[in-house]
Amino acid sequence: MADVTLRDVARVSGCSVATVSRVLSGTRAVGAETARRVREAADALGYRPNHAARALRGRRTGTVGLVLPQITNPFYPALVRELTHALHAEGRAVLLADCDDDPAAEAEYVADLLSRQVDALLVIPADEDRSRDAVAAAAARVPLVLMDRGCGPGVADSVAVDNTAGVALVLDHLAATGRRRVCFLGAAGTASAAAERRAAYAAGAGALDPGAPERVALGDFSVEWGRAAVDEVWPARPDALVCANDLIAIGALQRLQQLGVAVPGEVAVTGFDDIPMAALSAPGVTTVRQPVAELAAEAARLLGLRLSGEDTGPQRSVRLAPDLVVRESSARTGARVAILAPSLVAVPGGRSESAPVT
Amino acid sequence: MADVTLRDVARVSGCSVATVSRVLSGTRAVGAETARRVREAADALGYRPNHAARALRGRRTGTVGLVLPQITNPFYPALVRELTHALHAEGRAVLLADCDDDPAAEAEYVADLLSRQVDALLVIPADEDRSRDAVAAAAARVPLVLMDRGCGPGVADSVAVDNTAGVALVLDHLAATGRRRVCFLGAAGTASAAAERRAAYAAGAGALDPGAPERVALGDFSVEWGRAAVDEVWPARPDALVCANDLIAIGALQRLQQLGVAVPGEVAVTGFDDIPMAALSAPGVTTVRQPVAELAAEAARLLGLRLSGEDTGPQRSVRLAPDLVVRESSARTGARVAILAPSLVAVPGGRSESAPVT
DNA sequence: TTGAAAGCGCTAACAC
DNA sequence: GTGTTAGCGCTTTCAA
Repeated sequence: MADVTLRDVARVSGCSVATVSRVLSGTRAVGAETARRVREAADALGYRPNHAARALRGRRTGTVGLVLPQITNPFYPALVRELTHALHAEGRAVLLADCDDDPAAEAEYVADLLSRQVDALLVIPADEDRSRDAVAAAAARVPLVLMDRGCGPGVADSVAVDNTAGVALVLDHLAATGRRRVCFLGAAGTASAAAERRAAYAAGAGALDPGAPERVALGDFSVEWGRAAVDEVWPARPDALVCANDLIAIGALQRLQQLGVAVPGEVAVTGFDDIPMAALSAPGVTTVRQPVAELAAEAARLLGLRLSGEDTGPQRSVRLAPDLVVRESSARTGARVAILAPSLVAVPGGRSESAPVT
Repeated sequence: MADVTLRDVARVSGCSVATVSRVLSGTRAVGAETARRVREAADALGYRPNHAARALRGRRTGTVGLVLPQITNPFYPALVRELTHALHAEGRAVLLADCDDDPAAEAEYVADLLSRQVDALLVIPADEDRSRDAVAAAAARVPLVLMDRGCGPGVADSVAVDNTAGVALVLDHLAATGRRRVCFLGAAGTASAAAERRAAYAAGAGALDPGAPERVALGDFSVEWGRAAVDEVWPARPDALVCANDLIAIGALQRLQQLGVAVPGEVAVTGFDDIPMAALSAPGVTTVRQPVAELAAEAARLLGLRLSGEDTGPQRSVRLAPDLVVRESSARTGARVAILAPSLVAVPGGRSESAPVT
C-alpha cells in the first residue's frame, strides 16, 4: 500500500509521468479528459507524493523550523499553537526544536534544521547576545523571522509585541484607578522584553509620581523573583506593583498574601503576557495580553513574502499592539469586587473581557 | 556557502563521491589517510549532508511526527519538551502538529506527516473512538506509539502513566491523614485517563468509607467543571475531594475559597498530573506527578526498537508508576501549616535583606 | 580499499 | 497537450 509512485499512476492512467506530475501539481494546462483519468488512477491507487523526492528536485521541502528556548515557558505553548496552525494553513510543516535556554544547543539545532533543508526558520532566540552569530549565519541562508525576543539590531526580520505600549496601558490604568506610588518589579539584562518594559516604565511612571521611575527592583522573569522582589520594595509602601511579566506578578501576589497585605485593597498588582495562570490565580492578575494569533499570523505572512520573493526589501521589525486585561488584582480601591472572589468577574475559560472595571 | 555537496568534497579531497560517502556515514572501512583527507575537506568546505537526498535514497528521513490534541493543555508542554530532547538525542527531528482537539484535523495531519516520509509517529489521540481509524491506518505504515491516552485496544504500542496506581497513592495518603468522607470529581467519557482514574477511585475508595465509591461527580477536565462540581458534592459534606486532574482541583479550590471553606482545614483537595499551576496556586495542590521524562524516554526507546527491527514482537502497553507530591491542599488537619501560607513556610512580615527602595 | 554507475521519485526543460 | 529525458545529492551494488 505504501510506495505508490508517479510511475504507477502513469501506467494505470495510460500516460507519461510528466503528465501525471502536471495534473497533480497543476503546473501546466492538461487535457480535461487526461486529467480526469489521472486523478482517478491516483485516487484509486491512493497515491501520495513523496516529499523527499520533491524536496530534492525542487530544493523546497515545504518545511519551516521553529527553534525556541523553552516550550515550558508558559507563554510559548499558545504561540506555538498559533504558529503551527498558521503555517499548516499554508501547507507547510513545522520542525520543532527546544534548545533548553542553551545558545550552543540552539546553534546546533539551527544547523541541523538547515541541513534538513527547511525553507525558512522561526527563531525565538535564547540569548540576546550569544544567539546572534548562529541566527545571523542562518539568516544568510534562508528567510528567518525572529519572534518575541530580539538578538541585536540588523540581524533578521522580527515580530513582537509592542512592549512600550503595553506598559503604557498598565500605567494609564493605574493612574485612572487612583494609584500613584507605583513601583516596578522587572528583569535585568539586555533581552528586549526586559529592557523595553523597563524603559517604558522609566519613561511613563513619572507622570504618576516624580519618584516612581526610581522605584525599580530588577531580577529575572520568575515566580521566585516576584516573591523576593516584594520584600525589596515593600518598605517604600507602594500602592501598585507593575510587574514585567505574569510570573513575577504571581510570585508577588503569593508573598503579599503571606504578609497579609490586601490586594487590590492596599496594593494593586499587574503582570504582562496573559499566560493561563494569570486568569486562574486568586485574585486574577490584571495583565497585558499579547496578540498571540496576530503575532503568529504576521510572522507566517512575512515568511511567506520572503519565500515567494515578493518581498526582498530591507529588514522589517513589526510590533503589534497588546490589550489590557483587567482582573481583580487591580480593581479600584474600595470597589465592590471582593478580595475573596477569585475569577468570577472573568468569563469562564480565563479569557476575560478587557472592559475596565469601574 | 550553501550547497556544498559530496561531489565538492570528493573533488577537493581527490577521491570519489562513493568514498566520501563511506567516510562520512561510516558505512565501510576506508583507508586511514584517505579518511583524514576527506574529513579535512568536508570541514574546510563546511559540508552538511542533504537530508532530502538521503531520505530519497535511503527511504528514511530521520524524522518523527508528533501529533497532539492541544499544545496549550498545560500538561503537554513538559511532555513535548522531553520527547523532543529524547528524539533529538538519537539524531531524529520532530515534526509537530497540533490538531486542536479535532479528530478530522488529526487524520489529515497524520496523512500529511506520512507523505512527508516520517519514519515513525508519536500520537496523543484527540478522541478515544474517533481517532481510531486514522491511527490504525498510520500504524500499519510506520511504527507508531500512542502516548498519554489510548484509542481502543490493539491499535498500537502505547506508553502512559499508571492511572490506577496514581489514584491509589492519593487514597492512601488521604487515609493516612485521617480523611474518610472522600469524594471524586472526575471526567465522563471513555478517554483512558478519565475512565481509569474513575475506576481506580471506585475500586479503592471503599476502603476509606463504604459510601465513598458512590460519591462521584463527572464532568470534564476543566477548571470550570471543578468550580461547578463543588456545588454538586458539597451538600454531602466531604472531608476530601479527589480530582481527576489538576485543572479540576484548581477550579474546586477557587469555589471553596468563594464559599469560605478552609482548605485543607475543612476539606482536602488533590489533583493529578502536576502541571506547573499546581505548585503555584494557593494553597499548593497535592497531586500525582506523571514521570514525564521517563514516559518520553520509554516512547523514544520503543520507537527506536521498532525502527531498527530489533523488536517485531506483539504490541506493547507500557505503564509507568507516578509519584505523589504532597502540598498544602491536603496537609494533615490541624497541622501547623497555615491556610494562608502558599508555598513557603511563612516568614515574619517584611523581613528583607535588601535595602529599602524609595 | 576504491571507483563507476545505477537509481530513489519527482519536476522542468525541451521536443514534438 | 503530451512524451522524453536529464538530473537534484546521496547510498549502494558491482567491479577492479
